[in-house]
Amino acid sequence: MPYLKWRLMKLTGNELRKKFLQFFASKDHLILPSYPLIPENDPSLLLIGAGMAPFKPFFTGKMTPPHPRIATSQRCIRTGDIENVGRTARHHTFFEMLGNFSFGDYFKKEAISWAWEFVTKELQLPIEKLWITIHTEDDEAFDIWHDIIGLPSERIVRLEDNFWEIGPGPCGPCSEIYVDLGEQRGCGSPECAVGCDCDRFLEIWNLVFTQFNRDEDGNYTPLAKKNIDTGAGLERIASVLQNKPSNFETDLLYPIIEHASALAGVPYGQASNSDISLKVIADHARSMVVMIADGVLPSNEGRGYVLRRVLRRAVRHGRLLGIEKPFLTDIVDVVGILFAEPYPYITEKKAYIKKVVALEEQRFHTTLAQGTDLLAGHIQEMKEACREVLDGETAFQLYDTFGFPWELTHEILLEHGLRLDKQAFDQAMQEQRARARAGRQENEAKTVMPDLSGYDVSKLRYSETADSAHVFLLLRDGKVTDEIHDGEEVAIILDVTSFYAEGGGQIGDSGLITGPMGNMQVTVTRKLPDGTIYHLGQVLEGSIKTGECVVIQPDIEKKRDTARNHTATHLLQAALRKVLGTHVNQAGSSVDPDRLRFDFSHFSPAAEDQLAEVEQIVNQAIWDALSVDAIETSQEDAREMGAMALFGEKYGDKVRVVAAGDFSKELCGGTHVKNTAEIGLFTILSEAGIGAGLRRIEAVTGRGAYRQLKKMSNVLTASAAKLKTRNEDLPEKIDASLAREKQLEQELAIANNKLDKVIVEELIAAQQIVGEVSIVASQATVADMNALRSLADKVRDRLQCGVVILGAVNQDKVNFVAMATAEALNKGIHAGNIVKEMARIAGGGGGGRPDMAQAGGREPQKIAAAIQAAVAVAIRQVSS
RNA sequence: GGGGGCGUAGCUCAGUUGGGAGAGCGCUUGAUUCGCAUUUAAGAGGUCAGGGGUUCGAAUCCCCUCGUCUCCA
Repeated sequence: MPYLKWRLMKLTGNELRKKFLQFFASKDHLILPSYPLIPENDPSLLLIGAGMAPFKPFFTGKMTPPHPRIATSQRCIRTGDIENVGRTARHHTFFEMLGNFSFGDYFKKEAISWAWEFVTKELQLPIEKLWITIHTEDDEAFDIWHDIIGLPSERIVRLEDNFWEIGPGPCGPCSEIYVDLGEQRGCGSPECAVGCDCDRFLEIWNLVFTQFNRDEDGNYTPLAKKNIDTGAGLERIASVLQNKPSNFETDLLYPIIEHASALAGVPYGQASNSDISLKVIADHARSMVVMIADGVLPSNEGRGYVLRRVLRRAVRHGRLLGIEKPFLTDIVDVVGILFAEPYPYITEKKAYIKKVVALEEQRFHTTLAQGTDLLAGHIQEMKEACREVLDGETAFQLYDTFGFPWELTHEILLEHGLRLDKQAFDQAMQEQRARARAGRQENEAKTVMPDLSGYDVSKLRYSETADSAHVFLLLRDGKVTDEIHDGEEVAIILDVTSFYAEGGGQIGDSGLITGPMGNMQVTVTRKLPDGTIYHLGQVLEGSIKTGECVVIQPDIEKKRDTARNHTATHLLQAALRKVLGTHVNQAGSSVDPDRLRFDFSHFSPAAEDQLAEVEQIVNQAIWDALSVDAIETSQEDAREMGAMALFGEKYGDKVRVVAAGDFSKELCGGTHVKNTAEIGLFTILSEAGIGAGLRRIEAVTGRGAYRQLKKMSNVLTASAAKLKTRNEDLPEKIDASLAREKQLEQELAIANNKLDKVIVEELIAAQQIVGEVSIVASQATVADMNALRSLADKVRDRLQCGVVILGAVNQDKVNFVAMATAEALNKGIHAGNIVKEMARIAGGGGGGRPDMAQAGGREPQKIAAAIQAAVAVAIRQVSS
């Protein structure tokens, strides 16, 4: 039954997305694919959370956009309101944001007109149901809505909140379009109006007019180039068009609910609690699938933790619905079908996604089982102690340390008629948050990046073959200067440079820049988000001035070693995929002159023979002397060639494909050798796990590999020399040596045993009897504490009722042991007190049980006195 | 980035102001049996994650590193 009594044009989510992009394409917008969720070049962001996020450098002017008008449907993750998901009609952790953007091009008039045209003409939403909000002081926007669009002023609401800013930077007022979904969706309050928190007025479109720059002191200055940033939630608009009470009933999500509902045997619409769970599963399923497809793996930190939390919440809500066994992998299939059109790469990666999901779901079940056991223990204790409330600290420990959801703790307690101290639990949680925040503030060290706004950097370039250049800009302490002098730490920007900048996991070049009046040592080469390369280092001699012609000399040996390692990294990835499987995906890499490091997704340690095979394949590719070529081409052609890209699609009209023969093809901007033969040799140093489903391989090439092998062969030769054998006979020699060692040990044990028997006889013979207790006390000559103890053991076993007290000098120290038979204990003997007295005399300490105690001291010369005193103590014990 | 837990035999784990490294399963050998399962006896298997410190003495206490689980950001 339709929810609204309007005539609507029915559009599927996919049709809506397409219609939006087509509409803005007709308004001269460049249509770009959604960026991957993992932000490139923006470490301040965990995940893309808004349509404009990938365009930040365009908005700030740090980078020039490929076209002044762009439109996208951007996939986004937000978990700030995760608790609301499923409880409202519109909260999601995953959603798609439709957006049209202007970078210093069109402004309010066009943005408003086109939004209105799209909503009313293309989507044919009824005008009488639409409401507009603007910022209180934005008369310009009011005039456009009122005079040009022709809306009556009572439908244009001024709101103080309609201002968009996040700290210092570009900001400005915004204007929103709301749909009135009717009173039945409202809160019923007489004050209910646009801006109310309830579900009656649904915001479907937000236009941000970035027209100011906010500085550190809070001053607002108008921007020379004004921007437009639009955010229109795909799911929300779909819910209106499809006449559904919430986003969850749209075709973008409902199939997942249907599936989960069938799986659990719980119909949708039956009860609000089970509906919430079904909605949570639907939402979280989309999040986890897209995150994994974009290269996120479950982990205990960062974006991996976001994924883990979402996935585990889905499992938990499955359990609430009564699904006890793993079910998420099946859900992946459903999500895959839903996303087949907009995100075909998800279909390609489906097997991989399912594997990741299955492993994590399994892991969570283990965590739950562990927590259940622990809680059962606590409940047992509580019942025995007749307590009814589980203290918050324990509940928090279950949650914090063992990852057991507190809601489950609560439920299980209820089943036993017990309660949870939720207040104390929340308090502990607050403290944990405060600790984390406090720890965070300490390291907000910002890296100083040169600010080049106002300079035309479009002609600066990188050229591998450049050997001289002109100084474009000099910076000292982040400030532009004309001249730099010896000893100063500076940044230098050249019109052309052959220094490769740090990026794509490859370390930047270092080297020398020499001018007519001085020179500088470049230690680090980096680049700005717009690609401008800058060199950091110290002036060694004289001075360098802006505009001077300088000779540029990167360290060539270092450059070549780095190139060897980088090309080898590509070969390694190709080899790993051959040996371990195509689920191997790059998860990060680091290349410098000394070694290469490659992180990749894989679910178990690579076996030794697999590593050997990988090493062999890489070396074969080196011996095959494959030519390495870099080809600039389009995104589509690169895909067709089968080039490996990091995650999902990337924007860019031109990409660089680095190919080593037919063996490896990868998108890469780094430096490489011309022919794989230059790499010389490749050796894996180590393979290790660096997190759930993530492995790391470290390897060396060329000179590094030679050094490594030489080092190992030296170790081998030295070892063989020590054992007086040849290298190749070393294993047999060691086996023989170990066998002989074992045999000697056994023989020694037998001999000692025999010797002990004699000593035991002598000691027994010398026993003195006090009352009915035999006292055996003597100095002994033994190798160590263990031998002394074992000797005492044998003496005690020969006594019916007695105590044995032994002392032995061991290097510069003295050891004591005292043992008593069970009968002797009854007569008052206490070994612990005996050794304490001995230790006191010998300058040490000791203790133990009444039947066995040991002690030691630093004064071996007092051994005789100590034993004498011990006997005295034993006699007193027997007599008292 | 900040907290907490864990790391002991091939596996699952126990180990008490710091005082003798253990259990179950698995493994090897013998006995039982026509043979197997079973039962039973014996045995092998440990740098107590690694390093440093305190102590006469550290699996145990303290510090650092690594691995792993978990919460917060």
